[in-house]
Amino acid sequence: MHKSQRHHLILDLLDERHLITVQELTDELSASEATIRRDLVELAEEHKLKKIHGGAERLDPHKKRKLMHLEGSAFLVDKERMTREKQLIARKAVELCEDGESIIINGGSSTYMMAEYLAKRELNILTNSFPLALELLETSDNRITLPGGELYRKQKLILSAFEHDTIKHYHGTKMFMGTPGIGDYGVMESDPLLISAEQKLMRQVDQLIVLADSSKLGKRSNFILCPLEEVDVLITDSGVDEKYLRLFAEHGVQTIIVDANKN
Amino acid sequence: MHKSQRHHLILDLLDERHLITVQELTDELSASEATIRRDLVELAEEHKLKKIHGGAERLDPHKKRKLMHLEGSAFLVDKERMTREKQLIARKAVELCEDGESIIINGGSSTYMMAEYLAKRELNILTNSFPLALELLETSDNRITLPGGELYRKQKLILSAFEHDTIKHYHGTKMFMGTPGIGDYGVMESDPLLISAEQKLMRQVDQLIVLADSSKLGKRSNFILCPLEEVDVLITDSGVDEKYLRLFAEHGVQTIIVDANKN
DNA sequence: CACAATACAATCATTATCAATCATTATATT
DNA sequence: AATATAATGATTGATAATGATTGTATTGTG
Repeated sequence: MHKSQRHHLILDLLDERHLITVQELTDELSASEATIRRDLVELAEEHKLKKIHGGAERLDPHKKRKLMHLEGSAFLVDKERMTREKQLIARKAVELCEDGESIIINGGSSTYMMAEYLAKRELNILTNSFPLALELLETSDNRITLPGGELYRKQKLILSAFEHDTIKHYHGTKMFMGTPGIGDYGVMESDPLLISAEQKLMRQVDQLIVLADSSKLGKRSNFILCPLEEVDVLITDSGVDEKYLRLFAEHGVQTIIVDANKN
Repeated sequence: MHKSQRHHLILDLLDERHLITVQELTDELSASEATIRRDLVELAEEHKLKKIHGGAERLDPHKKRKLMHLEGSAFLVDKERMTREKQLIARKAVELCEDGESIIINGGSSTYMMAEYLAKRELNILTNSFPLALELLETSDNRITLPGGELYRKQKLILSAFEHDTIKHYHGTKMFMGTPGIGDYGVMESDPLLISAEQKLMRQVDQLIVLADSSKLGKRSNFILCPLEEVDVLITDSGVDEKYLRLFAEHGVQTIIVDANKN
């Protein structure tokens, strides 16, 4: 059996049991302890699992109490928009982060889904999304920072015309952003209120990472947030069209594709 | 059984029973007392439960009830502290406000109870209390402003060393504040972290209104927040002692007394 | 208050697991 | 085929987890 096969199998097994011992894995994969341990170290480095004494456990929360503030509450994040693709994209986004890193996450359904995978992580997170902050406060140990400003009911975002202090003192390595559409015209935004807020945040990070499932590619919305050149990384799913891959490459955007079939 | 499994199981059991003995746990998990105790110590250090003599209890004990629809969320407010007096005081505080007015409300159980009476009002409210903001967001149409800063898990407050922008641009007619104690020494505060935050907020309003049920009068805590002279209005209940009425009058504090019988 | 019962923290011996090393085998490159 | 590179498995000393023991607190009861 090959390394990548083992890795996939380990993750598959973990998907069911949320905890697995080295013993079980040596039996299941008929590999030596040493090999299993090496596998676990590698997978942990990729943030695919958490290594614990005796084995490994999943990163997402033990209770499958999926994102409490989605359903029932006033925090209507449209459940239909919570597709499998978005989930994989969100997971990949979180996997890009190292513990201890400082990141910025802006509002939106794509980025909200990152919460689940941030549960057992330890990052410094600045977000203007009230629901995300709430979720992270309750399910994780991440350090959470909020910008100052007014709380907008519709988008459940904290926005401000003059707020700078908290943001200006914040420096992040990565900013994660969802978008209603992305194409040769750049990254779109539906609400003009958000544009200056997002631009303010973008200035505080080294890397801009956009989360956009393939249905967003080529889609237009009302306003242009920024040109493609400002995007460093785009995470999308395997439904992406060749022509967009070329487009992104031409504009210096690194594209990461998640595939529902592969892990 | 492995450590992390035990930990999860202990927490799960606690979720149901809100109290569990070491004995029960040794049976349930078939581990030695020593191991169970070590587990409890670790979980207590992670603030996942409270260690008590003989076992452990939940951090958010059952005696705490939800306000509004926050079932299951961590934002449970101790029911014992929700006395009838506090409720009347909170109601009176809200009655002092005119629609359209801008006010500041700081964190604490007294001020949190104002939410109920703010539901049908239309005010501009700045608060550093995350639970209050959540409550108001979901139940009212008030305009809510948050200061920027870090979200502290313990107090569920937004605090910041350097944040000024949002606060400096805010002007309120009234600030409502709870306190652990008030007397001739002034207004007390239990946590030094809160002092500079509260002082920053106090500078932005015309009137400082303190909510303190009669049990708080003469009570001391760890730190002095400000002298009595800075308080404009004090709302308390009919249990107040004559001597405090004189004291407050001498220091220019207008005292409002709510009476459980007369309402 | 004293007493017994229970729970406790501290210590130690035992066992399980780990990281590091090295020798061996498989795979890739020339 | 020869060589380099990567992956694997076995070994070992170090580290972590566990259970038993002991003397000390804490609690409840007469």
